[in-house]
Amino acid sequence: MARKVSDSDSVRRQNRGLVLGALRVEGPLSRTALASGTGLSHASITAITQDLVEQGIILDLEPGERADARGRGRPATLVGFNRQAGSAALFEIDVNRARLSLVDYGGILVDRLETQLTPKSFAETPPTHFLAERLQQLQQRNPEHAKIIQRVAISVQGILNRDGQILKWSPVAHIANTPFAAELAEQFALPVSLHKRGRLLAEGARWLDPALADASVATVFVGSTVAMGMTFRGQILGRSDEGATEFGHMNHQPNGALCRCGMRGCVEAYASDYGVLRTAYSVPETATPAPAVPAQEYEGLIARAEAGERAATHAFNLAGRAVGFGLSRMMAVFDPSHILIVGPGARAFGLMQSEIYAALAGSLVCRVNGLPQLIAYRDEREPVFRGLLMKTLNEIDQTDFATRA
Amino acid sequence: MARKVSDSDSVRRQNRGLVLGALRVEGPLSRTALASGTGLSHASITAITQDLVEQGIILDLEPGERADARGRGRPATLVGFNRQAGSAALFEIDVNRARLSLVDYGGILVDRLETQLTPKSFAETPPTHFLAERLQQLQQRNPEHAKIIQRVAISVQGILNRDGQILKWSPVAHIANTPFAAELAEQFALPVSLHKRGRLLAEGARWLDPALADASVATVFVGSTVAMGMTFRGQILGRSDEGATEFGHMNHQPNGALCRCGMRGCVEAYASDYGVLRTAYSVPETATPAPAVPAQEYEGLIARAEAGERAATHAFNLAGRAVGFGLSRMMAVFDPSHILIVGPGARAFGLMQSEIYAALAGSLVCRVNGLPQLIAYRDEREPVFRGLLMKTLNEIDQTDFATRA
DNA sequence: AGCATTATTTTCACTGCTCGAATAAAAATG
DNA sequence: CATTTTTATTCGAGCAGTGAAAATAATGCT
Repeated sequence: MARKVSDSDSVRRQNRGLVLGALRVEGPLSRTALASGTGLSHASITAITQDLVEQGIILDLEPGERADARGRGRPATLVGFNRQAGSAALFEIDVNRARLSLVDYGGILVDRLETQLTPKSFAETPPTHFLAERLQQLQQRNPEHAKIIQRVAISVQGILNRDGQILKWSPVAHIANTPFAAELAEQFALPVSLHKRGRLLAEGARWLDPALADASVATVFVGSTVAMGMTFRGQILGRSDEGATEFGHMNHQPNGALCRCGMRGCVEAYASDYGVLRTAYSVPETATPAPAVPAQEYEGLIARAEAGERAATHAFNLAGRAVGFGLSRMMAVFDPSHILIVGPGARAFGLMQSEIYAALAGSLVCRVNGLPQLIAYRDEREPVFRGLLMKTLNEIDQTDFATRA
Repeated sequence: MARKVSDSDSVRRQNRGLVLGALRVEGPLSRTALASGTGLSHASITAITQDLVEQGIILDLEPGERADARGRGRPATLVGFNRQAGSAALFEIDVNRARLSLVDYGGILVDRLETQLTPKSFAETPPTHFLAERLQQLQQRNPEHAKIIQRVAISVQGILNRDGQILKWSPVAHIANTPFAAELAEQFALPVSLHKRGRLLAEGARWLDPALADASVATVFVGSTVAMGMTFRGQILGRSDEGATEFGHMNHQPNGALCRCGMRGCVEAYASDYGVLRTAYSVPETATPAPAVPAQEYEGLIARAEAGERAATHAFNLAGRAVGFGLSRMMAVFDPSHILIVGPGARAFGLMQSEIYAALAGSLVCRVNGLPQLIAYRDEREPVFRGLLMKTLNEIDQTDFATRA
């Protein structure tokens, strides 16, 4: 029930947040547009933007910088983010690569560092070291930005502990149970936050497709893992960590196929790339999963299935069945209006779709509410980055800059 | 994204809500206690309570009415709800009975009407008629309260449509797809809201056990149906309808036992009273479920299982397995710190528990985060009523009375 | 009985916020 | 060059909340 007292300070914070939020969503706007967009009066917009400009958070765009669709009347002066107001360091840690991006407050990519990872990477270099080293390198290459970094945000895969600061389990080797977030935070004296990849996907999808901005969406990643994030009427569920799920490790078949996580019968064990491959090649379900599947091998299998080869189509059928029942079960708890399938598996959507629909059709929620809209969407990298970016900038907006002092 | 502009009005609303909320949770309080409880200054509390007293929403308790733990200093004057400030009509509609309660703004039960239901009840009398008739009767018996009824709230089972105004499916016969909420609202010119029983259970549990007030809790009802409601760190998920789930109709076994809902393999088909009975008597899984199971028959089966009879223990094992896998799957999407088992099935918890724990142990989330705390709790009637009561009064507090004008 | 002590409330002066209306500013139009 | 149109700022009013001081109402001590 932790509702807080409201006073004139919180009023200003709220309304400043509204203004920054509008700019974040719409891009540069005139003060009039801000007034109608936020619902605030012109007088308030004047006061608030004046404050924000004085504090160097936003600035008036020069007439040259705006697309001139002029007509009668005094021309509008657009305000936009001051790109030098701050910046953020964004890590994306995957099973086989790590990426660090430096972005400015306007959301523009300033610099980027990319590293291949192997299962031994974090055994040889402890995660904290690894990340600190790269962050330092980036800071040295961009000394002027280094001073204004306000946040470090890290996209990870796996299960976080309750306070969201430690990975308790992860498919990335040797990274779980190390307090790298806290250590980085101390070393650089910056707030460091961890975000589940699945959740960022959901956030990113929202930003990439405006039609999804206010809908309840489940975004399912199918590839080397299976993961899911959810948004609820445009809001990411829960404040911090919720909205991320362990969909990939939801049980599909009691005592079923062996999963990378060590459990049996997870959705992932059937629907991820290694699961599909294992089925296609009639490797026993209990065989240890391949550590990594080359992209072309997975692509090849898709091609064979599309050509009608039995073993391959069967493997994708099983995968679709696992995803379908997983979704059907998820929908007993939370039913979104849209389901997005992203990642390499989205290519194979055609091969899985009949089994997915069949499983969904067998659930009461779907029979009553109708099937949700299923959309396959390529390329999951950009949504993750974009989700991480927008989530972090929005956090800066609302936490650091909406507060006046 | 529908964040609203904040102004001095919303500040007052928020803080009035805080005051009313504190009184709702703690009971009558002194102004000093209100100040420390809400975090508002004494000056503001004085202003706000003065307003509320003038509007007849709260009143000063006479010195006699308070437990005197006196010491030095000016004695505190407690303020409490003015019971005449409003009232609410609460319907609980179950498969075999309907109950209508009239409560005053202080949460005190004023009058109650109870009716047995049969599968034909709503075929003979349309739901709107049925409810309107009883509400009228109650109004006639309590003319002075009738004038101040502010809300009608109805506890139902089944699936609601998106705007939460119509049951799209329900185990209660002939009630689905009738717009009784809207019709009642029009006929009595009052707001009428529908609430899923499972969700009210979760809300009620929160009020009944203060330890659960701020925890994330899943409340599972096991009895003639299987249902679940959730709270998230004390907040019911989502604003309106979410937080209620179709847990009972989550698929457990593809193409499995026939459920009352017409689907196959739902958790309910194994774990509800009829499911257990069907298994115990070796009736084929595909046999049509019994329409109702007498309480003593279910109790008898529990006794036989506790005595060690094979068929009976086997039936409860299957039930536990269905509940366990259901929970394990739910936890991939949402993982609560506590799980409450309530309803008649809570009696049989001992018989199901080993299978439940076994299923949970096989899930990644539980292996990593540890098993959630499972608590069996008798008597589900009071939590539902209490949940409906508190939910509705809280709604009146925050919607009708927090707004000043 | 009378006065100091203590705890609870109220009063008051002050600051900050939003708002509507009026005013100023900057361009196009005829 | 005056008029029209659109954008932005200024100003006074109204309402919140706050801290400090004052008022209130009981107990305890001499």
